[in-house]
Amino acid sequence: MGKSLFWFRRDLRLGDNPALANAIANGDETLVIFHMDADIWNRAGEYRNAYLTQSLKELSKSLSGNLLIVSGDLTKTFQEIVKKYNIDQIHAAKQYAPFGVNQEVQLEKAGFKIEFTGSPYAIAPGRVQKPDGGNYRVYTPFYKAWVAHGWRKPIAVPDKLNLISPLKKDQVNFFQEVPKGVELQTAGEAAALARFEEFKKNGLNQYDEMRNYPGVKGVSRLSPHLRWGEIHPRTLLADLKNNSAHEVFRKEIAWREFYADVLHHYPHTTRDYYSPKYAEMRYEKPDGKFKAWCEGKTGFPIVDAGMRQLLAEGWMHNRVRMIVASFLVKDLHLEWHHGANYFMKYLIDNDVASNSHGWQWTAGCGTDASPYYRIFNPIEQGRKFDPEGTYIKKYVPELREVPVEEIHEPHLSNAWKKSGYVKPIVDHALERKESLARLAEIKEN
DNA sequence: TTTTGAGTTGTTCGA
DNA sequence: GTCGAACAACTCAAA
Repeated sequence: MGKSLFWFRRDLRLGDNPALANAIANGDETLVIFHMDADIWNRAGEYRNAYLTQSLKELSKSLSGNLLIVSGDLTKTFQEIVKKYNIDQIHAAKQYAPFGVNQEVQLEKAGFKIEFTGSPYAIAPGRVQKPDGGNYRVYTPFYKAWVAHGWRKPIAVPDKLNLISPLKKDQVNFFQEVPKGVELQTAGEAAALARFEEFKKNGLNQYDEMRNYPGVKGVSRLSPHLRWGEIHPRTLLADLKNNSAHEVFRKEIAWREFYADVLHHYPHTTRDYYSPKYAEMRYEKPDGKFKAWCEGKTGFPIVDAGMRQLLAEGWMHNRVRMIVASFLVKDLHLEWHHGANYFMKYLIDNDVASNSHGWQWTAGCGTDASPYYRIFNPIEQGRKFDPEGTYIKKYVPELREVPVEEIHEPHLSNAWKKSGYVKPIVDHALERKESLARLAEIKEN
């Protein structure tokens, strides 16, 4: 047996963690580590780092303080740790986004034999295949094949951990305080499980209807927990039934898996256009309007509410993500990656596969290319999905005195002047036509 | 190999 | 106010 090392990556939990269970079962004692990539830490936003700080703190607590956080060159660090603690075997879960894959390649090149078990997905990317062995590029057939493939049941937390207590002097401390005025949701496995319980009681059964209304508690908000692996999608799937509300939630989980699968097959699409011809389109350069978008000062209430929610919480409701993304690409004519980068900086659920491909979908250059005419009207979307203006008023306080009937077009309201709210920075009807015209240009080729 | 049907989330216009 | 049709052409999956 000997001593095992468990490498925590995007699986910051003890429950339903087969790789951890293997490490524990196959070692007399186990050293548990997390490797912090200093480059990423320095590049990443404060929101994300603050969330990760708390998640690691929670994880360490559940490991009785025995989590060893290391940093520095990955292979060198592994070499030192293995030698110092007399490690006989290394266990971890696989990753599939480019960064994680690269880590695995690096360690393999350096001669490490790592026992990989599982992944952050119910079904590992690459496993769901067409009958001819190819990969799916359309969601619905992927979903059917994904369901047909099936996944295993969750497993329990190991009984006895038998952890090695790391030396204090080996610990590297990374700490990021939550930025002032920002309220992040609670990180950690316990919070994830509690949130899922709450969602099952209050939300899941109405998910198909309510998930579109950002002003009500209609969604699970599990995305940050999934992103860091504080809960595994299998744990969620195991509790879903076969009714339409649960089915819609299952489909959302499948979207996460679909995009991971697509990125696995086309790793360059983290930054590059999935449909290359869209790179040829005429775009604007980020300017004052981009800044207004970032700050939530576009004069379109639902857009501004969304962007301000992002700044206030490091999270944005999915319906609103689509609206603000459509606005950036179709109304401001900016390339999708400007928005995607900004999202990555502020979102605590900043998953590269879901983010890049979510943006590409909105921009029309992604998988399942949206019809060219699908351009969100930010005013109509507001009316439809925030009819009472609840969401808008929460994040755009200037508009709290504006009557509901006028809140989606406040510049037409008598209450507008007093409100101090900005005028729309563009004319949506015009920009819609402009967007269609630019699209027509690349069609001609 | 060829053919056929379908493709997350929308908007506008005119009856 | 409500409703259905039109809005392109193309790519993908599967028969």
